[in-house]
Amino acid sequence: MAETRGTSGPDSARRSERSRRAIYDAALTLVGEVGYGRTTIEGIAARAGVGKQTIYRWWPSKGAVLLEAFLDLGDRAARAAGGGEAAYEIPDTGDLEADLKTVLRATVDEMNDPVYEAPSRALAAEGIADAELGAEFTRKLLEPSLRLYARRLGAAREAGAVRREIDLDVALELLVGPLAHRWLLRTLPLTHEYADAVVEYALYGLAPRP
Amino acid sequence: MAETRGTSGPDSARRSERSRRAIYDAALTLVGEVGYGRTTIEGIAARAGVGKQTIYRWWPSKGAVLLEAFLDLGDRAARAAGGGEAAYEIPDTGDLEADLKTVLRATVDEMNDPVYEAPSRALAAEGIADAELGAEFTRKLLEPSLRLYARRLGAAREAGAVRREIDLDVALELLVGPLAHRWLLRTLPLTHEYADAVVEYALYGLAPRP
Amino acid sequence: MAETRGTSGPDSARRSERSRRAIYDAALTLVGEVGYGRTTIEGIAARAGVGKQTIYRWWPSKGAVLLEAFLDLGDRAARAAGGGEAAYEIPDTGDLEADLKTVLRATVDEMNDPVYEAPSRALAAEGIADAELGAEFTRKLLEPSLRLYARRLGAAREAGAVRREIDLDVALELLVGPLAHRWLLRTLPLTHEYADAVVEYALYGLAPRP
Amino acid sequence: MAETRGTSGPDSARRSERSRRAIYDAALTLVGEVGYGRTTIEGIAARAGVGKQTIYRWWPSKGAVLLEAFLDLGDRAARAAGGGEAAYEIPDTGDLEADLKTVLRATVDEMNDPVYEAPSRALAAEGIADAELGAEFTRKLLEPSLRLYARRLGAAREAGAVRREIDLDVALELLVGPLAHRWLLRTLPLTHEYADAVVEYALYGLAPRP
DNA sequence: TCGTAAACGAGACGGTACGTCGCGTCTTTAT
DNA sequence: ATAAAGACGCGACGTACCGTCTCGTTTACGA
Repeated sequence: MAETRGTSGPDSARRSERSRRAIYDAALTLVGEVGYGRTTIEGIAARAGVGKQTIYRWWPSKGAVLLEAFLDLGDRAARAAGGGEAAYEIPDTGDLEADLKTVLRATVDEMNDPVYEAPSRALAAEGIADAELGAEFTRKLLEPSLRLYARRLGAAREAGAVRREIDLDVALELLVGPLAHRWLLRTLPLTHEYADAVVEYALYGLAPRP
Repeated sequence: MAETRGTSGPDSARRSERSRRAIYDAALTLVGEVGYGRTTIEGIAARAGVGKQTIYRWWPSKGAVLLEAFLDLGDRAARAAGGGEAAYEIPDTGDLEADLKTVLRATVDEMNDPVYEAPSRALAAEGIADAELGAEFTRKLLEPSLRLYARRLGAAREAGAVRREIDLDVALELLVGPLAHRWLLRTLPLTHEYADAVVEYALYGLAPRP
Repeated sequence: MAETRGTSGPDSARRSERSRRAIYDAALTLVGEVGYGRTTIEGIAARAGVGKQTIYRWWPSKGAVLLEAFLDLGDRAARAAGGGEAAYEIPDTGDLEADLKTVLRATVDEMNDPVYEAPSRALAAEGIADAELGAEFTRKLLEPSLRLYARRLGAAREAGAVRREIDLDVALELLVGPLAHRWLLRTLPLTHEYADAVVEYALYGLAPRP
Repeated sequence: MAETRGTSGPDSARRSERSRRAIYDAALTLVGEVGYGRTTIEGIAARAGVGKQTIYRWWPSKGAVLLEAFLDLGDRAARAAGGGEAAYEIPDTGDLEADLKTVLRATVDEMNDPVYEAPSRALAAEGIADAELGAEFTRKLLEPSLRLYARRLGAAREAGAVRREIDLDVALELLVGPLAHRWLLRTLPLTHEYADAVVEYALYGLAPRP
């Protein structure tokens, strides 16, 4: 009992799992093949062998479908990799600079991976224009990652590698902001060297003054 | 030298200046009124009192129209303000930190100005998704501004306020990257305090080691 | 037997009868109001309160729409008039000349009726230029009428009022050809007297030689 | 003096003959190649190497261009054939039936000639729909031919081969109406046998009663 | 012989309609 | 009740031509 009755939304208990999967697959495939702009809901439905209404019943927009498909993709990848639970965590070897370089280099690789590039650029673009979707994008995809940085930097602050008065939210953006800038705006190539330089410059700015 | 001969495009010498202006105005107005997504080429044409073909003849896409309209807006503003020439320059009072705070605070204000927000977010989003347009966006709008930072930082490096080995392209992204990040992804409010903090943290990272 | 299977055209079982009717009405009204040339598919759709695609889904051209609308008009008129079935038949009073004069005079009246004139001229013109449409026009509108003449002339031949060796297809065109000629090419006024003269001259040519 | 001054139309004395010819040629060629419906004024102008305005200056419509082009074609053909003047005349060997069969068989051949078919069908269709153009079509192309029939039939009436009271305008339509009918409406093949039958049936109807 | 006014080629322009695509809704039929 | 299928009203797309309107450039005439 005790469902949110009265809202008269569709009954998610009776939802077809096979359709959901087919829609995720079709959406990601199409975005990869023809790009986000030329991906259509009709196209996704046709490719998934699904009625249009089945998409409209469960998602409010094309962007929302893709966002969920993308999240699902990440989940599956994590489940496959992590075996189970802990999924992602920034390593803590005690050497903050080395740890951040490792992570940011991995981030650079992911950003340059053509498989992820098309859908994530599309989602970012859509999120920039559409505040609603952008909030969901940020909440579900971005913030979990950013919190990992905050945690690692917090640990470093405890350990004395970062000044006490540093605002961690600003600090982490000092690290990821430059990378995002280069990726989104394609100003210059996004390389490991760039990631290293960002870490070095930024960390020195955050370190305790002698 | 040679004109782009043989491409046999339309004859820009015979182009109607009045139509161009009307299209810029209509485009900006509509984006302001109904947003970029609901702005259509048909709508721009109608509002401008212009045939659709006159738009398609001179621009390849809605985004391109808006980009030019936006550039033109900037030009006109600059011409009105600067009286003539020098236009934009980052001040150099000798105090790098103060100068950068001034500029980044102004940038924050501009990013928060609802008049500029709609079209520039739309352009950024479009440029992220469409590499072609993105390149033009970067080249015409972004790079000129970024070069000003590079120049100011170069002067600071000469003056000994920045380490010799610092890569200026990385340094400037350490400053603007975090701002762009917050603006584009709406993670947290974009305030003067944030700009100040970014400048402080970053500059300390760039300063000569004692 | 077999339906046209595999062609995967639209499913006519799900066709909206109300749209069909509205389109017929709009088409006929518009042709009456502004003429065939200035009647557009867009106009028909707007007037009928229907999407353009609903027209393009079911008809290949403006002419085809009007032809069906016209046929439907005839059907409805026939159904209203005839009460049911027998509809049109050339009378057979035994006096061939009188019977033909009656029918041809009625035809003249119809041709001169401004209500029918606009659409039927338009259809004739379209059919002359477009062989495909012309065939349909002929098959659905013209031939049924012409067969009535053939039947009546056949009866007359049995009765000895027409020579045995006369080719009925030629004979009937001797009657209707001149009327059509005058109507289509507007050489001279199309009157009852003209119809009578045609019948007299032609019948004398077909009658048994003394 | 005494020009039609004040009408301020273009000065036909300064008209470019080479353009006129090029336009005729282009028009006829295009109608032959793509049909009348897909022939456009822009297309004619481009093909003729002529500005659009040069067409609009001298003709009111596409149909008018084609009509003149067609008349000119006839004129040139006649001039080439007739050597000079008399051009067309229905022969008068004293045998009306034979003479008419000769002429109508030639007419049948012309109607079946694919070179003439496209433009003349187009003109006929246009003339049927557009009364203005139709009148010009009839006056310039049709009536001259029909008058030849009237003359020949008049001679026959003088010679006693046609009844005195016969109306020649009706009589000639008894001959050409059936042919036009078959040609325009494509009811049945248009053959020499058909022409012969029409002549026989019709003439018997016109002949003096024994 | 030369100026000058026209006709001319070229094609940009404001429009209208085209035929197509995709949207989001709705209806029908079959699980 | 959900789902596949797809017709529907609608709005915008990008294109094709329309007929009008400049633009220089011939070109033929009349001074």
